[in-house]
Amino acid sequence: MSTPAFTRAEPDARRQSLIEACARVLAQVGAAGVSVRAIALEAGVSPGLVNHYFAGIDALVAATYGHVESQVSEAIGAALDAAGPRPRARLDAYVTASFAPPVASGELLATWIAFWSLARSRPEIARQHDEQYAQFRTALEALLAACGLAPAELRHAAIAITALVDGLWLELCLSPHAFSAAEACEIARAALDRLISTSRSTGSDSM
Amino acid sequence: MSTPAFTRAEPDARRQSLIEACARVLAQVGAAGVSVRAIALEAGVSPGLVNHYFAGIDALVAATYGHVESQVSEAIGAALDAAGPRPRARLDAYVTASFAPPVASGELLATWIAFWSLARSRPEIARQHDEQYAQFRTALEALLAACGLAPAELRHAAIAITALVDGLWLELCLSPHAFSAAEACEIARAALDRLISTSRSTGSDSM
DNA sequence: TCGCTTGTTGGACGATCGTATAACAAGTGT
DNA sequence: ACACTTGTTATACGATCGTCCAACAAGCGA
Repeated sequence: MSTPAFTRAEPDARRQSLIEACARVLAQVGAAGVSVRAIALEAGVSPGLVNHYFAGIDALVAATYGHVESQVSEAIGAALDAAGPRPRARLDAYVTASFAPPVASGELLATWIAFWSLARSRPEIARQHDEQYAQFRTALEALLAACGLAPAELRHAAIAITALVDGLWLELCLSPHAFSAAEACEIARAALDRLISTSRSTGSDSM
Repeated sequence: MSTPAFTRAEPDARRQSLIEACARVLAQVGAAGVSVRAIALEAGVSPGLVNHYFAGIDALVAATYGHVESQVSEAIGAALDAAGPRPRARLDAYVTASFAPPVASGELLATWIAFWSLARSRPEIARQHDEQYAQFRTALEALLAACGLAPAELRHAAIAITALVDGLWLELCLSPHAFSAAEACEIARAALDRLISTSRSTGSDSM
């Protein structure tokens, strides 16, 4: 009886470990294979503990999405900070970070897909997606404004760039053989050059 | 005993009806709620019949994806034909058709998400996705070549435009409140204008 | 040192899953 | 009119699901 049968953890730490275990399970077996027992096994705890911390499996997946999304935001934010103050350099950093680990990875895509699955049938989760997406787009609009875009063009440009990067990210994670991360970077950068240039074809603003 | 207990169907017709029932179930309950029994109930047949025509639920979902994908190709192909011979008009038709029913719809997204879920864990299904995607991109490259793009730029331009349209399509289906289909059209058209213009800023090649 | 709180365990429960299979009947050729 | 083929049904089976709950023990205050 020298080794304890289990160890008590801080509620927040335990929640966090369950969330991370859920992310690992999602990455390994996908959205279809995720279950309370698999998550508990991955976290090294009893199955009953999952229901003690989360109302249900859906709530845990939603919390996992929130955690993964904040991880992505953090990684991109760090890349932006490392890029310095120049707006165009920060925009490039956003693109580069989007196509490199940990943002671009099949494991992350699994979590995203599972969340999209839930969002289609659960209005509350759909709202969580909408809010996080709108928040990210607002930040991108601020960055584009710093790049010199006209206020009237900000909204559409942010939507277009978000869609482009997300589309490249999705396909890159889903089938890595179609094109490489370096190619995705190059494609996105070239497209950005054309998308954020002012309508009057002056091409001497950023470099 | 005047009404028959069941009616015998042509094997191909029965397969087709099961595929369509699977698509409806996917649209209604999502990837998580799809099951042999739900599909059989939707198709009005016995549960055992599903396994009589398909090796398993995964095979049926894969077949459903193939069917839905061909429906999308057909819808876009029809839009291209209706647009006439001018390459730029055909490109615009591709964009317009991508953001209108039946291509842009939450039900279709449900099928896509279910298929992505499977593709992450089943290599054979991942290969099916790769092939269909590569095929579509090749067709787009041909259209871009007709628009006057240099051969060296075709590959990257096709990847960029596919990613842009897919990203807009995904977000439009996932959260219709963020922006409208008309806005998606406008954004994609404006981006296309900038993406397919030749590097030397001559704007008089196609119109 | 002892008792209390509560995080944690581990199994029970009913529901539902995918699959397999025997019985049935519809349609066809003879 | 009859037998045969086979599409179709209905059910049974084992596995696994999410949920629940009573018992246990780890850590803390008295």
